[in-house]
Amino acid sequence: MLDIKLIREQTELVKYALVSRHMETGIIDEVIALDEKRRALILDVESKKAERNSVSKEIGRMKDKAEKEAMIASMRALGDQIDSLDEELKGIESNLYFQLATIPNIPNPDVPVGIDDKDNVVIRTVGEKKSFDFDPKPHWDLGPELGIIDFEAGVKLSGSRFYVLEGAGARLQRALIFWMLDLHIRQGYREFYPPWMVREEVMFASGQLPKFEDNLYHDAEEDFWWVPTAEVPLTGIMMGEVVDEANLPLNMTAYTACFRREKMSAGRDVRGMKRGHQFDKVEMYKYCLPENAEQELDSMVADAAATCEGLGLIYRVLLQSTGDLSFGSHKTYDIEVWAPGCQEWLEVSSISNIGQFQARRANIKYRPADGSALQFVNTLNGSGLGLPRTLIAVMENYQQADGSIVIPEVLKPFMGGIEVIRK
RNA sequence: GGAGGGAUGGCCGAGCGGCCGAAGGCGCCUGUCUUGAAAACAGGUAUAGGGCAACCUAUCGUGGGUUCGAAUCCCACUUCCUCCGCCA
Repeated sequence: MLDIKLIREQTELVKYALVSRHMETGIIDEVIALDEKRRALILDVESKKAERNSVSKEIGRMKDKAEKEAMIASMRALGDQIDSLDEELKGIESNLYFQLATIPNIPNPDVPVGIDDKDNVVIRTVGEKKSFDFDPKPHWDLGPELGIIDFEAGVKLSGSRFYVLEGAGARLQRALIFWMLDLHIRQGYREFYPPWMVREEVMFASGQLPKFEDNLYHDAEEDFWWVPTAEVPLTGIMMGEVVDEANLPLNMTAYTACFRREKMSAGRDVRGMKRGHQFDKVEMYKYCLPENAEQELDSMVADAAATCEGLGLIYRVLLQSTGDLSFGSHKTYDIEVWAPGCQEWLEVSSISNIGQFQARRANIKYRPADGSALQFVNTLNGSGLGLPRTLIAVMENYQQADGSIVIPEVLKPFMGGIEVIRK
């Protein structure tokens, strides 16, 4: 959520941000008009309240019965006016709030202006694509042949975009989760195990609602929302809190399943396990001072990159263009790993500096060490990494001519002696 | 699922429908004293919104209601605790 004062005082900047995201700017004018109306009403209703308060105090001290009755009557009338003004004000404020909640974050000036993900800029590519003396298979062939992925069973159980991992495949995914969490702990993150279902206000705080309801699963009976990413509970965990500056940055990591309806991506990536309705992810999250956010972003990118490197995967880092930048993001890097079987770069991590956008929605502040006024913290989040795609990359990169898969060195301690997955 | 009891500032904890943004204590900050510290003493110490400002408004778990006026009375909800039942 943007600061209404920013919109008021730097209108052109905010409008330009929307233009760079290919959005209409009319909402900005609407919001400003609402804000003006709101402030005029506040002026009016608050002066009436001040009068009522002071007269009410007098009434308490009055002796003369008749005079008292007259005062009470006139205050009753004033109270009615206040009620109707208050109601009008409330309507305007909730309208204003709702409009503000649908305005996306302002991109960092570094962010390249573009139409979509094709305009993302490759910052660097690390590693050489492995050469194979045979045709590397895609995971949707490899997995079933080895008996470690069962796509039919997924469909039988739950429909399309579901799959079952079994045997060494299930174990390999678990090994990845264990190893990644351990790595992030060594990188200075604190591990969390949050709920996977949250209240509506938590979804709102992280920016998933009200705009992206279509992509979320919701239990109507209990009014729970299933998390589409651990970013949601990790934002919610600090909702309404004030942190001492000395305790920043707060670095968190969490493993959760993620649930997404993928309505907006209908028909995309239907083959294999690139895009399921349920997938596992290890997430990294930071709360930090505004002045450190850029540097924390770089360090989180390095932490995610180290995850790829530890697994021996070829990866590239991209800077998202304004056309691809998510709703709440100020600046986002993607990390993609090369999958030789399906012959594509797979996005395994998206690392974003959200600025104060989420903190404002979630009301998360810090108390500056010098005792000055409370400020909103900045938040950052990044995958470290998304599991199915990392699993795909490992399978496809470590496959051998006979269809077996070698276990990457760092995962061996978690595989119970398995060094190669064979039929 | 049933019964009962709570929710007040950074923390603990008072609070009669008006003099309560809220006693008192702790903590923290500033000052006096001290070579320095501690102690003692004095003062200060919530958040947000509006206003150029003086200042005003709102907030005592959340949302409604009663009233000229609500931390205080009424209703609903959330949440915590205790007990009973059920259960992985």
